[in-house]
Amino acid sequence: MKHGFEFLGDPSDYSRATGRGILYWVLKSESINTYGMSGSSSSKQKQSTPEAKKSLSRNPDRQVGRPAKDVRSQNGQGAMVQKSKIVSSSKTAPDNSPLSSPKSYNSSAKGLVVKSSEVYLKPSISVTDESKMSSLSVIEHIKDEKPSSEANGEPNEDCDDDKPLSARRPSGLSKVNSNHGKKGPHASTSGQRPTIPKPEDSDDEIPLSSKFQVKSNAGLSLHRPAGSGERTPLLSRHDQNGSASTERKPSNNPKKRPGDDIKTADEVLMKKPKISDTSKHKSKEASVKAEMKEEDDEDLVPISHRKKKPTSSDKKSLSYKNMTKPKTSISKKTNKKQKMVMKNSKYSFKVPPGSGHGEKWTTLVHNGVSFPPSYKPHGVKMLYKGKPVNLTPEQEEVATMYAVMLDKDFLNNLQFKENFMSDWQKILGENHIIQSLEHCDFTPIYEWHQKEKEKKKKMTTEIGLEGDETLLEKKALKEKKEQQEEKYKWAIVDGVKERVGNFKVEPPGLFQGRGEHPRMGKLKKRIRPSDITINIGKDAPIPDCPISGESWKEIRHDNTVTWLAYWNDPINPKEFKYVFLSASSTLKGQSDKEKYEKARRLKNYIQGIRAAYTKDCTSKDMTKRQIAVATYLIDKLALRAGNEKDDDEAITVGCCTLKVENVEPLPPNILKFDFLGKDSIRYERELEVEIAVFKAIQQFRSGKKDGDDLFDEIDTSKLNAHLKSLMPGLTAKVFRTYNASFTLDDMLSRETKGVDVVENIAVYNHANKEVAIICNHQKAIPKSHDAQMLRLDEKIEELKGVVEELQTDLGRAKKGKPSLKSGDGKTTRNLNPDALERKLNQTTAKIEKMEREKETKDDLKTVALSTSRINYLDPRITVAWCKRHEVPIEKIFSKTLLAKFVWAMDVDPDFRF
DNA sequence: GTTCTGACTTGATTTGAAACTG
DNA sequence: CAGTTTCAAATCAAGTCAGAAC
Repeated sequence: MKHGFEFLGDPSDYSRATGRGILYWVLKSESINTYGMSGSSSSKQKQSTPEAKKSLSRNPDRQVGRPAKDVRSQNGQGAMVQKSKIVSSSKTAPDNSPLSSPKSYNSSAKGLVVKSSEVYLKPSISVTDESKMSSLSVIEHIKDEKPSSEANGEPNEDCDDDKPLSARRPSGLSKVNSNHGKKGPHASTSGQRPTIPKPEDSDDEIPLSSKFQVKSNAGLSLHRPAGSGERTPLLSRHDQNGSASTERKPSNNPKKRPGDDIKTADEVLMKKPKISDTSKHKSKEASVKAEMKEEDDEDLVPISHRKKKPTSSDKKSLSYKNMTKPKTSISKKTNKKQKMVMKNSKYSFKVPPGSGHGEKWTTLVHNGVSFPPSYKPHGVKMLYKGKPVNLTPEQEEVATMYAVMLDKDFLNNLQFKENFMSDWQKILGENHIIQSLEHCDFTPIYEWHQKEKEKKKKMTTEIGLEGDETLLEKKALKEKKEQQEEKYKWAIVDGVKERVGNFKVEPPGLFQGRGEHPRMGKLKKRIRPSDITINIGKDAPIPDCPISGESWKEIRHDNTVTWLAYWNDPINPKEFKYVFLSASSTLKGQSDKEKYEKARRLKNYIQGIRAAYTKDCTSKDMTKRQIAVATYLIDKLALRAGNEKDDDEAITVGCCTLKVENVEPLPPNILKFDFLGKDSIRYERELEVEIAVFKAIQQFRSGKKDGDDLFDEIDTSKLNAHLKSLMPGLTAKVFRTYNASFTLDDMLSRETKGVDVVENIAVYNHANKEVAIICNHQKAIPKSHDAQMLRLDEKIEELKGVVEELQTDLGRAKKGKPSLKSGDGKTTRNLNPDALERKLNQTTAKIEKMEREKETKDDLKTVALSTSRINYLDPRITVAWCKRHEVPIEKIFSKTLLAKFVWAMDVDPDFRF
């Protein structure tokens, strides 16, 4: 039996043709084993509600939870292929650490084996191009063995497990995808599409990604829900003015931390400041007091240094141990070779943030938060029943929030209007003239707002034209604002100056929410100092309250958490809004690194885990069976865990909260998924799964209604508790990180052939795209997408015309005749044949380049690469690959990402995930 | 065992400015 | 070089998950 996927449809073709893309791939797996499933499901249902929930899933149209966005289409692609392999034999030793032996890694991956029944993988990759999809079927069965390596933690590369999910994906994955299209109604589609030939081989080997992959263009299409095409715009988050500036003056200007400034890639790459040893880390600046003064800024240890992760021992010492005052020396770079360090060091895992225990810092100094400017009444009167109405500044402020959104269509949403009116009336008072939104005419305010916008725009453009004075004034204004904010941008953590992430308090506005949120339209009231709790070092000066006459709600000195301040969410008082350090901070960097290390550790266990859940899919114990199937879906489809949600949130689901109506079994072994996931992003795919899984799903559905929970016996805490029994620290989300990073590493290693940087970058982006598809990271189609495509077409046509002309001229030139069109002024005049030929080649190459560009653009119109790059792909994979192939790292990482990933810059070029 | 709280990560969209183009 | 286009950064919503409280 082999497994393969079959592509049911070519998304790309389809999508191009229709505009929406959908794909269907199916995996075919031949060998699936069937287990018998037993039983029926029982069910307990969770409380869910029936109806409401139901709806979501069902209609595609509805999908949309989002208000309006469009649908994204795409998606799809998905082909997943993979294969699974099984390894039989394999189990093999785990051994090697990836670091050390990359090679082995590769090789191993491919190998497969077969266990008798199980299967194999095959190495062959056939993926051809990108598109290839892979198919996989997979089953990997895993050996029964237990993970051997676990203990060590070293990854074993050999196993299939190593393979990226995609690759592995057993059977599962085949995907199909669909969607593409835009949102709505159209989009969907379920139908099948013609089959596409699958690539020859399926790639079984391919990583998950491959599974999902889309074909070239085909990507998946994702749709967005919303039926309509439009998305609703978010509400305005704030007023325009709003940006925050504080009125205060800046007090100190700290210098930036080294890290913050971004270095050039070269610098980053090259200089490795090696971490030296741990000690270095420790060294923090002594200056504890940290004055925020500038002084040191730089001094503060270079970021890079800091970031490095201490070895385990270091960490310990560091963190938990010395809480004493930091002393720091600034060691400038120590140079040791970091490499060495990295290599040798095992990663230690420190207490993960959030874990509750563990101190996160010893000294913490910061200046609090920056508040948005107070509201400045404009005096423009709205109309009520055609007559101007006088409003107090408070009332006018809220009216303006609404008026500004007049051009957004979610003002057509009943829920939004009801919520808005209800909150506004509280401010208007009971006997106010305004009693109904229907009679309100906000147009005057809207128009005033538009004019203000214009004015602002003009001003900025006029700057250049105006005299120096104006220019200076504006610049000065901008600088002043920046200066005012400057003090809030930095914190000194254990003597090191670190950037603060969101130091601005969120301005008041109307809550929009994503999808069909029950609270949309509610007023997000202005946050005042008395709402805010500050967390700061015991010895640090308490920040002045920026608003005179007011004071902070509370001051805490809790070093077991990383937040600098928080306030209760005005929309849902049970929740909080936190101010944290920025992603480039040492604290966040460490935690990020730990996240990836945990995912890497999963490599050593994955084989055993897969074997276990494969086996448990036929368990007689319903709970066990549900956990097994859920784990399968999380592993193979990269689904999120799926926590329970409150009634006052948009209805979305994850794995554990899938409803019966969200998963439709299509015999013999295809599962059609259709649900709204996080952010009300629709997940719509058809995937071939192992027979045992298919049967289990059928059982879980039996006797239930559409809105009932598919997995009625489990929830995320039970699932995670089980996962933890398989590997320390393992939770559902680790699978996403693992599969994403594994896929990237695998695809890069297999597909990088180019010599030239441009080609290599294309390979990287392709791998990145596959990951995005696996994770279902979508984006709205850019408004100007069609126009962009059109423009490209025009340019291509124009160039084609040029080519024809050149060919004609060339023919004539060879015969010694003059060019035909010289009169036209275009191009070529009478050039000699060689020159013409050269020009012809150049133009042809240009056309090809534009066509590729167009294809890529269309292909990525609904796929968001950034999310995975920021959150799921181990930056060390990217950095190491860049080093190996001489691709400048800044071609892949933006300035901010370079800062965020400083800790990964000195990775050894041989690093493998 | 379940629910609640709290803290932190993940995510799409919006904003704003740099880069590009005619 | 002005208008546009593109891309990164900012924004803030929405998840995950641990641990405390029932």
